[in-house]
Amino acid sequence: MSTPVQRRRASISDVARLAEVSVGTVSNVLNRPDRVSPATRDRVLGAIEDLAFVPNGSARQLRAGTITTAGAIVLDVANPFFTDVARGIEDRLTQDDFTVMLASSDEDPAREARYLRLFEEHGVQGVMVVPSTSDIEHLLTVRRRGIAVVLLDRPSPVESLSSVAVDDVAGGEMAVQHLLELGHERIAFLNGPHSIRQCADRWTGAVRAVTAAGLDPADALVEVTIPSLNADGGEQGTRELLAMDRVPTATFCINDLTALGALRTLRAEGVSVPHGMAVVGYDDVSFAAELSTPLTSVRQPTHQLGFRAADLLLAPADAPAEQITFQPELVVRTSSTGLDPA
Amino acid sequence: MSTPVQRRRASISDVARLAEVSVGTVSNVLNRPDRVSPATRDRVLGAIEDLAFVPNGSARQLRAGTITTAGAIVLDVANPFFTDVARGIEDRLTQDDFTVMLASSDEDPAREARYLRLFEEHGVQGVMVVPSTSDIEHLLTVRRRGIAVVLLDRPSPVESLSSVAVDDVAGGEMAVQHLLELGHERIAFLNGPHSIRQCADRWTGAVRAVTAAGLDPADALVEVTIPSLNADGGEQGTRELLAMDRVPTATFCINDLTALGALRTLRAEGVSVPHGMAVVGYDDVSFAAELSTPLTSVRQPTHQLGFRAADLLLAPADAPAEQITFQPELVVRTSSTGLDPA
DNA sequence: ACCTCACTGTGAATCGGTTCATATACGATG
DNA sequence: CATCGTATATGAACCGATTCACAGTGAGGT
Repeated sequence: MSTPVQRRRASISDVARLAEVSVGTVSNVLNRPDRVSPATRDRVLGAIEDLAFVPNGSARQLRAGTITTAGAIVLDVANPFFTDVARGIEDRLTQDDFTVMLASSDEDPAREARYLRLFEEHGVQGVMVVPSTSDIEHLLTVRRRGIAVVLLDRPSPVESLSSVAVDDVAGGEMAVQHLLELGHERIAFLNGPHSIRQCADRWTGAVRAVTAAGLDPADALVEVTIPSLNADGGEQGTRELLAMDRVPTATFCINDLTALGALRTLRAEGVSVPHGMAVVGYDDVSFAAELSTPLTSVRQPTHQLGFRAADLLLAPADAPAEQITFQPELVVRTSSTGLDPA
Repeated sequence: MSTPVQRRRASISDVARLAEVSVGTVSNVLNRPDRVSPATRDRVLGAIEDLAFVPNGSARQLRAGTITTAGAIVLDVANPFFTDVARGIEDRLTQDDFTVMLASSDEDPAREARYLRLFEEHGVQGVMVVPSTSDIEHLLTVRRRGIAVVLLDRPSPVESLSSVAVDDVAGGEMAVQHLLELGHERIAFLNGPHSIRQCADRWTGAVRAVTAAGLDPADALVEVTIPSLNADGGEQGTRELLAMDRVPTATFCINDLTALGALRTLRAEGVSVPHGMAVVGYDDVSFAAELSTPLTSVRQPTHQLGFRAADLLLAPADAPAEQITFQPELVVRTSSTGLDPA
């Protein structure tokens, strides 16, 4: 015998009928049990049990107007950086009995818009978004409709929007400065499109470091734009790099996944790291220290990032927007210095 | 000036009033534009624009009864194995214009139940679940209420439930058999609780391999139960292992994250891999090949797993349930053989 | 001039809950 | 014994969309 499937979900009035009470009473049992006499309550609970009744969230929400759910849109759920952030979000929201719907935009503005709309239609309390484009007008529109919006991993350009970010200019600067101090004079930057703010900012930081060292960015920095910010992107970028006339001696990667792809390719091509090519990543993901060549990387407070973002989302609607910026930290390992970190 | 926030979301009747038509007409513009004259349609669209109207999903869904959303509950979103699976799910659902809500249960049945209920209340079309306990009665209950349920990474014990899984007994067996062939006679297994099916099955496979080799499992296999299936769990388990009287010569880890923690700890304690301790992981995550000691691991078709699960979820409600099982594959690297995989 | 039919648009019923003004019963109080 | 307050239960209005039976309009056919 296969499991029988119910014809229709039981509704509150089915429960009321079975328990021989009014629908109002059933609703009271659900939401204010103390106002119902124990005898009636038990009868209603029995009926709920018998019918396997699950309240219809849409109906409840339609009447109540709001739900304890928030949405989060990140660029890529397969990137440990974003899942760590998501983890921070979840940890904070759980404290207030909120739940999170997680989605990834794949750096595609259309997908981002689609999820944003889905969340809005379902009446989420707020959304946390890592924007996939520099244009945030659509987010302001959502904000104006009364939905909390927190920019993730990207400072807000306007005061009215809350944001939680890490200083990416500083991060880019410290990474490149580190490579310059090691004597590199021609540094590649495997970067994503500048429409993604993090990419633009880290580039700015890189240029600043080079300029501060008295070098000409046009000569000392080689930007390679990769199609996707993951290991495959890193592989493609690295191949492009190795085919150049004047191959750089160091590579700064927009994130550790990209660096992973770079390391993989360099090894396949027989280029030693860091002597043939120094590599610096970004994010300091959990496995960065355990790679064949432990990876120098820029660490960001991922969990904090998500946690604080959720904090801001839960703030009262009339609280002023807040822009939080964390500072990154360079973690030096073998992939740049050649020294065993030990 | 801060961004003004609207008092109340515009509703379809606000639009109707402004456009001087009935609510039915507005609804038609939204859902069957061809039945409305161009002039009226434009007037309505103008009003929608002016009011920044976004239809209320709850109301729509309440009336329509169903939505194009599915839920997925995995053990841990921070584990690349599950995010790769999630990726497969998303890729399939996107084809049918479905969206996914992703949540992680943290191996906690209470959290799993909470998300399950949340999804159900919101009327998802179906859910894909990696169960955090061997008891799946609650999932059958959900199924009986007419919601599609697909077991993820775990074969269904009953015919009426669809499932997509990998043969974990075979996976456990091939991993341990590999270690036995290398001459190890005392093998540790850093495992999670047997209430998680994958853990129980891989254990069964391990025992089978040992028995087939003519050894006594009670002596040749040392099971260490770790508190969480991640790097921290691997670290704790490894420390426990190293403190034993007869320290095993090889360790089989329940997943690559755990193996990562094991490798980290072994290095910190000065134990060489594989000569002091051979290590085999499970999942073959993206970075397994790039670790300081490239990790021997059992590969699973992650993306396929998610993709097919989503496939089954989208199957017509009256289609028979289906149980799909994939075969795992051992990927041998340095962490067990000591040989450079080249 | 009359009948059909396609095309548009209307407005009320409906989905399943929550909420609140109102009704009833009953013990306590003066 | 009349009055009051408390505890409990009721049922109708409402949230915002979809849907459908029905009505009005005008072109085309006879």
